[in-house]
Parts: sequence; C-alpha cells; structure tokens
Amino acid sequence: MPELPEVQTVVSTLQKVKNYTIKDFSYSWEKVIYNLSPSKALNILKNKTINKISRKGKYIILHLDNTYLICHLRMTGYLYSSNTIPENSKHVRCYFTLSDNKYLIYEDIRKFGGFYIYKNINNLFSRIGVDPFEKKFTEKWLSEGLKSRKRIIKNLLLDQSYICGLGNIYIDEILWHSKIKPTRLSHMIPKYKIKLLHQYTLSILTDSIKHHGTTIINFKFDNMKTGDYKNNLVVYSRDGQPCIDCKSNIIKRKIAGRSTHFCKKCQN
DNA sequence: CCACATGTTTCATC
DNA sequence: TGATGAAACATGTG
Repeated sequence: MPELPEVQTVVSTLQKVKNYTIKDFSYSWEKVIYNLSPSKALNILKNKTINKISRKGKYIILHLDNTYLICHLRMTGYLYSSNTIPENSKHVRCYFTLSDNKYLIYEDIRKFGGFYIYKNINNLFSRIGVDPFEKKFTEKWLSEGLKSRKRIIKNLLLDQSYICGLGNIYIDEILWHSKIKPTRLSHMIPKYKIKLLHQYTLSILTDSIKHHGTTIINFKFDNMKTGDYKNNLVVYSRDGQPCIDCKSNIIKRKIAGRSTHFCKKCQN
C-alpha cells in the first residue's frame, strides 16, 4: 500500500528507535529477509546500534554500525516500535528485540514485504532512481528525462529506476492535477505541463505527508494510526463519480497493468 | 468460483 | 537494447 508519503510517515515515527541497540531477532516467516538466512542475519545485526533512520523512495533505511538494514513494505507491510509484542496478531512476521525492552515489529498480511541487509548502500541506490525530494529532481531534469524517453507516462512514473517513491495512487492524482492523460507518451508532453507535473509531484507528496499519507485499506503506522489524505483524493477510487472540475465521470482503466483513474475531458 | 488490491522482480517476447 | 506484459510472490475481501 505505501508510497512515498506513507513511508515518510513511518520513518518519522520510527525516529524513536534511534540509538537503540539490536539484541535479538525472532521470526515466524523464514523469507522475511530477502537476501540472507535468519541465522546469518542475527549474527550480523546482534549488538549493532541504530544510528539513523532515513528513506529513499519507498525504502526505509536503518543505518547500523557498518551495516544497513533496509525495509520495503510492499503492499501490506507495517513496521513500528512498541514496548510489547502483540499477543494475538496473526501477521507478525518478525521482530527485533532492542535494548531497554523495546521492540521493532514487522507485520505483513500478504508477505510481499521484508528486509535487505547490505554492507554497502550502493546495493540499493544503484537500482533505484531519483527521489522527488532530492535536489536533483528539478524541472529541467524531469523535462530532459521525459523528452529522452518515448514511454507511456503512467508506465514511466511507475518505474522506480527513474523516479523512486511514486506509486499508483499518487501518479493518478498528480496526472489529473497536471492535466496529462495517463497514456500520453512522455516525449509528447508540452513544456508547460511538465512544469505542472514537477510542481504537483512535490506539492501533492508534501501535502499528503502532512496528512500522514493515505489509508484506503491497510496502511497503518505507529500504534494503529491511519493517514487521512484519502479525503483529498480527486481521482483515485473515484471512478463513476463526477470530476471535481468538469463534472464528467471519472474513468477507470487498466494501464501499465494497474487500475488507472482519470478524467477524459480534463486530461489530454 | 472469480476479480481485485497503494509493489517489485523475473522472464519471455516483441 | 529497450520496452512491455504476464507471472510469481501470498493473503484477504467482496
């Protein structure tokens, strides 16, 4: 479920585990760490301190001593800290016991998400592109990227190796605000719309972060809290309802293999 | 039973 | 090469 604003929300609330040390690791699903066996993971993580918690794209990065513990929530991941382990929660896939009787707990209904453990952060950075909140994300950079590719804009914006952090919901929202049809080829988008695309990418993500992201089905953070940017969505999950600008019906179609919502009249 | 779900990776194919 | 689409991952809901 989570895209950039939801992941940022999680990262903000996880600041409270900063300076805690990992003492133990327990799991109920052996594939919860993508690139290592659980026993090797424990060997590496044991007694390492969480020095910093940051984010790139949809990845949560825990900076340990000489090691990175990276979490991707995929569709239904829920990473939070607590003083107790939940007794009757069906979906706890693993948890890290921290110093001072704190826990870092990972729940995941669909088991798509999980962790990577890397010595070198370039293992991650080399496969993902520019985060919209990085300095590199300028109108000029975006414009050159769109012109040099000839791809359906929805597909391109979903491509995490180009821009990382955007997902299905926010792309639909950003394209509506920018008046760009999701099937438009990237090199055919006029300059003034690229300017809008750049501006709305930043303003919509910023706005959503202020609302702690969007909870439609599963997104939770901290202690069962939910985001309320849902009330600000203008196209996503509003198919059949009137466009807030022109009143014609919002269309839902499969594009790039994902359900895509847009206004036929406003977006060209 | 079927379709669908805020994501990413892999593989076959154009 | 580069892009696309389908499948796989696994579970739940309507």
